[in-house]
Amino acid sequence: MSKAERTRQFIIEKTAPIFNTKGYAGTSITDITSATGLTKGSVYGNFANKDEVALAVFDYNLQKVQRILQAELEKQTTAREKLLVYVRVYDNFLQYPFPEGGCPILNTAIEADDTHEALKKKAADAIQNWKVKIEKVISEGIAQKEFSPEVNPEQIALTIIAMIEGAIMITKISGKTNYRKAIMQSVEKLVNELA
Amino acid sequence: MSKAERTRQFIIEKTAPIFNTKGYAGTSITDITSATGLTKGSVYGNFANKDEVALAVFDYNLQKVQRILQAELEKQTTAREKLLVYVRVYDNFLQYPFPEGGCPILNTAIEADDTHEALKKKAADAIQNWKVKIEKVISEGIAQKEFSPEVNPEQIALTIIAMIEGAIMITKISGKTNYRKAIMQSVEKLVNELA
DNA sequence: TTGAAATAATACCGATTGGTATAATTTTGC
DNA sequence: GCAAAATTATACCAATCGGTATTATTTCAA
Repeated sequence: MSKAERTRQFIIEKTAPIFNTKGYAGTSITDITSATGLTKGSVYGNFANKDEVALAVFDYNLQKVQRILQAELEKQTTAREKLLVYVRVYDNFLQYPFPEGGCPILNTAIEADDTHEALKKKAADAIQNWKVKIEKVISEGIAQKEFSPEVNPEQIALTIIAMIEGAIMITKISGKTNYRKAIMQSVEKLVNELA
Repeated sequence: MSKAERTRQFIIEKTAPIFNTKGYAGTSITDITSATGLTKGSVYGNFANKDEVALAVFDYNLQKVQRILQAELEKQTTAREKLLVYVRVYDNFLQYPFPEGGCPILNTAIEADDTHEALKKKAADAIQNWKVKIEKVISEGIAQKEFSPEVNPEQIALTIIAMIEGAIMITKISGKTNYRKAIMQSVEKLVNELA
């Protein structure tokens, strides 16, 4: 790994929490130089512009989330257990190294939706990929006769994502973790009713 | 209503969609002057600073949402019908004059959470008030024996809000209205299972 | 109609913004 | 160890930022 590659990754990791907390518009190049100790020349030597930093940071934050979920999903065999991973992981949100600043998909989707086409597309792709992943689990559950054939995989996948993202927002803005717990119990009940 | 009051309201109404679309950090005083045709002297003559405009605009956007929901809620008598108002209104989202830019509570909660204490508090209060409102409907439903006494009003209220806000986010970022329809069907099912 | 008060426009401010050209320093490969 | 290449630091840029002081215009009340 060249010096430039090491520096680029260093910049990404140091600014990931800042972009996820302050948003794209709220994060300046000065924030980046402050967080890294580098100068603008170094930042622009490794990235074409601020946009490129932001896009790389989104990917980094997203992969962080996906790694946490994947690590837990791999430990389960049945479709039901896999879906309950989401309940358990988000129920015990603080016990996992989730990116500081909340869910990067949610944050980026809200901010970028009307203002930043490239970030919007990344967030949209992330939601789509997540939906497809959960759909696949549900379809396997139906095939294995764990779930009723009347279950609509797309509807359930979207509903689970909506509840999780809604729970993250509600808990973060209110500061009440029992709110997330209450909503994750509803997700659990939804999953258990798929049989 | 004095000239100043008329101008203040004019500024609020003209900038409400901009703040709700671009966010606080992404909206500049120049955006405000462009949208209104007024100059900074006029803006600062009617508001102490940008913050004050943003707070007034949040209130305006929130009231707009609340007016839509209240108008529909008033037409219903049973608790179940009231809860289904949320399903119907958000299912037919585009048929109501919701603020441009999406849900102001969701947008503000995500942006302001780590960066703007006053806006965060307004969003938190809005979520809390919404939760209490739905809880009250559910409690009345239990009292009238429409709903099972085993129903937990707080949990259901939070779940409905999470699903609605999640549906708004998912639909807006993906551009697929059938996603919102699918999630609203899940909300409907949840409400129907309270009996 | 007029003058005072209210309101808006103009000109300006210091600070910060995203970014670049050039110089200085560090890294790399032989 | 050295020179070239790579990388970072420095100095600087125009534009925009949020905001203010002063002037000009409009509104209002007598």
